[in-house]
Amino acid sequence: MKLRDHHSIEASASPDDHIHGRGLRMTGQRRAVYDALMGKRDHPTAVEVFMRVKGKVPSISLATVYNCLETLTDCGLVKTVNHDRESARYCPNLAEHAHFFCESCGGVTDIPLRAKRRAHDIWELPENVAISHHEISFRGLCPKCAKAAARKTTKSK
Amino acid sequence: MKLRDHHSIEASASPDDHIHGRGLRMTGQRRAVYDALMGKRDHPTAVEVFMRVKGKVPSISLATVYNCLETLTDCGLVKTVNHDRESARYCPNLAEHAHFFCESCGGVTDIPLRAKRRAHDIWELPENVAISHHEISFRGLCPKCAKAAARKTTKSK
DNA sequence: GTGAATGCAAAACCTTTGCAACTGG
DNA sequence: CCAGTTGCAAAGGTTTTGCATTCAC
Repeated sequence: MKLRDHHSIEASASPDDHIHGRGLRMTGQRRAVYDALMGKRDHPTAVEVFMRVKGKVPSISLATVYNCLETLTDCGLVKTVNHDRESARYCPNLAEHAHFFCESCGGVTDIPLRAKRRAHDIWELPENVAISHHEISFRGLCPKCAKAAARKTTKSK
Repeated sequence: MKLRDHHSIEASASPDDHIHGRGLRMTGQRRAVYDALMGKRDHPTAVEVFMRVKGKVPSISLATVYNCLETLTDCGLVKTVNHDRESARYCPNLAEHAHFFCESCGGVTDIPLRAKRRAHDIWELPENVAISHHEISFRGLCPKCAKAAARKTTKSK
C-alpha cells in the first residue's frame, strides 16, 4: 500500500510554480482564494472563503471560488475536508470498521480494525474530548480496479 | 477518551425490542427498511433503499425512508456512512492529520498523527489497493464544550 | 492571439420540513 | 384513543453546469 503524495511541497516552490507546473494559469482569483486560506489557518467552507475574498476581488463569483478551491486541491496546495457530497450510505455492520470507496467501480468495502488497536493509538487526540462518532474513509482503487488500471498502463507504454 | 457504545446489540434482542425500548413503534415501513438493509449486507443510499422497499410497501415515500433510516441509526441498529452533509471545508495544513468536529460549538480542530504511525498499522487494508485519499473524522465535544456540558450535568443532579 | 478561466443564472442533487391523514399499542 | 408516523409536495442548502465574456501567457 502506498499513499499518493499530496504533501511534498518544498518551501521554495511558490503557489505560482505549482499552478504553472500543471500547465495552469495563476489568476487573481486563484491567488486571492489561496491567500484567504493561508491567512487564517482554519477550515472555512466555500461560502466563507467567498465572503473573505469578496473584499479583495469584489467581482468574484461563488462558482469561481468552488473552481479555484478544486484547482488548488488538485495541485496539492490545499486539502478538502468533507468532500463526501455523495449520498449518505447505510451500513448494517455494527462492528467498528472503516470504509473503502473505489473511485472506479463505486464499490464500498468494510475495512476491519486490526485486533487490539484503537484509534487513539495513532492519533494525538486531546485527553478531555468526548467522542461520539468517528468515521474513517479511504478512497482509491479496489484490488480489481487497480489490477485493471495497471494492465492498461502497461499496454500503453 | 471513551467511544460511546453503539454496537452492544445482543443476539437475543430483536429489532422490535430495540425500537420499543426507545418508546417508539415498529411500523411496517421501519421493518421493511430494516429488512432491506439486512438482506444484502452492502451500503445502499437512501434512494437505493427506497427502491428496494417500494416492492414490499409500494406506498412508501422517500421522506419516510430517510425518517426510518434516521430512527434505526438512533436506535443503534444501523450505521450511517457519509453523514457529512455539511459543506465541504478547506484546509491549508498539508501534513497528514485527522479532524475533530465539535458538535456543540462547530469548531474544527486538526488532530496530528502520532510519530511513526501509519493508517494501515491499525486497519486491515488489502495489500493490493491503491489509496489516493483518506479522511478521518471524529465528532463529539471539544475540551471546552465537554467541560461546559459536565458542569451543567453536575448542577442539574 | 488563443485557449483557459471567469461570472452569471439556472439546474441538479440530496435531504429536511410542514401539515393533514392515518395507525400501532 | 391519540401521540407517533406516514405521505406528499414544497422548500432548503450546497455544488455543478452552460455559455458568453474576459484574461493570462
